[in-house]
Amino acid sequence: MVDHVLEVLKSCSLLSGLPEEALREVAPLARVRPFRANEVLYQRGEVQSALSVVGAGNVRIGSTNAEGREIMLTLFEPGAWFGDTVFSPGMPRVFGATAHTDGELVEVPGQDYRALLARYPEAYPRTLDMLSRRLWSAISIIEDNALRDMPGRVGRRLLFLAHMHAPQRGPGPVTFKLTREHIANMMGMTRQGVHGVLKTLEQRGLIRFSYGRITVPELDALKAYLDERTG
Amino acid sequence: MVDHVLEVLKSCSLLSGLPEEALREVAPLARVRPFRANEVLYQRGEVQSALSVVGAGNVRIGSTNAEGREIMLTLFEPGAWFGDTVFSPGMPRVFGATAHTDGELVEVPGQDYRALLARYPEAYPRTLDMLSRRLWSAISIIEDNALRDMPGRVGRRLLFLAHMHAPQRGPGPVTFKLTREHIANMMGMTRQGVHGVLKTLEQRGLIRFSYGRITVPELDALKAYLDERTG
DNA sequence: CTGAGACTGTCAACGGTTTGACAGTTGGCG
DNA sequence: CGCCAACTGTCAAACCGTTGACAGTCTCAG
Repeated sequence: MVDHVLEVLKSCSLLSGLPEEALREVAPLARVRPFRANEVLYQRGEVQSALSVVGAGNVRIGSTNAEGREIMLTLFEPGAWFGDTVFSPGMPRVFGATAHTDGELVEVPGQDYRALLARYPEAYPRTLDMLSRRLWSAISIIEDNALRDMPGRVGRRLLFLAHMHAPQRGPGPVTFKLTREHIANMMGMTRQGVHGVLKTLEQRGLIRFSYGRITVPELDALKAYLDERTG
Repeated sequence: MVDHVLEVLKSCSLLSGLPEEALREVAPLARVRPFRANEVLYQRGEVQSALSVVGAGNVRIGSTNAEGREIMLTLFEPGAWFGDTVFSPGMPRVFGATAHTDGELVEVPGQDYRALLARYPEAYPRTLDMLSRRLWSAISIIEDNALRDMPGRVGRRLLFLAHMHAPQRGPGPVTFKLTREHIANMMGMTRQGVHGVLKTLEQRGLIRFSYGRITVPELDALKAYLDERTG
């Protein structure tokens, strides 16, 4: 069991600055939490602080407003980490997490993780780097929203997701599970609007899609198209 | 001179986790850089890594796409820090910085700052907290863009700016310099669109505006209005 | 293998924003 | 004190995405 936890922790880029012995120290403190598709994992506003690492399956990060309209920020793959309150203990969660497929989460209590970092300060630079890059991703999304039209925005987001899902660097098609409605929620558009955009992208051979699935046949082709329209 | 630099560094929330002796160590390594309104401070793509602290005046953070359309992310006040590459050395700058008014910048070379942190590891948690909060701000903007309509978005951003400019906690009007066009660039809208939104907000007494200036008479009133329309 | 639920394609009407254009206003600089 | 450049107010037309509605398709659990 602890071995399994250790494997998951090792796969997480946030923790890769820590030596293996350090991970062995926290592994026993972590909790494994299996989940089923569409199960609510965390709700916005909760105050407990924990570092969550996706061990298997996909997790949607997002929130819902009072009118029931939902926004999805991103979709996490195994190895991804989240928990916006790990570094700011005491703050309520800004976003909720929902299971997108069946899978499992490994949770390290926030204070244990912070204590571990304090014991292995050489891991801090890597941690700052990871956080900084995540900030950069968020800002890129803001930029896209302001500068690009809808096909551009949708294309960029699909490219981003495809990169995450790509098993390896290198060419070849990438497929992932995502409904039109989820894409719409991710972009702040409607299902119908998304449909139109996907249709044009498909006509150019940049993507293919079927029931609940999207395929990007060639990441570079999509990237080239996006770079071309708006330098 | 060094004393002046020290004062600026002390005013920066990112550095407040460091003891004063630490700041005294870096102060001599920092560079003071005065600037005039609309001067370009950094361009997107530059690779040098530095931590910049605003010593006086305002700085616009943003970028421009090939078509010349600009996006402004935020406006920084004295005491604010930026430099997206400090924590990820070697990465090119994702955003440019432009002087919004006359003022001055204090620049600490990235490697000196990182070396300092390594010497005072007790400052790391605070640093992570600051970065984490900035990530949270960015994500809030993404959320607003997806969930709120245009008056909601503009209102939220004005509220955010007003908070930054507010001299103290507590009531009272807050005024800051910002043209319709800058707001438009910040929201990805047009000057004309912004105009309409501001007019409605003004009719409700939530803001006042004149040539190149916006005033929020009462932050709480604006906040209440925004909370009411979309929980 | 079959039925129910989830997902999808499509359409017309509607509405809000942008586009483009122009005149009016303000503030700073010489 | 007066001019110029920057900023602003406003309008109509065009455009694009949403709204709302409904029938068709797919998938998976039983």
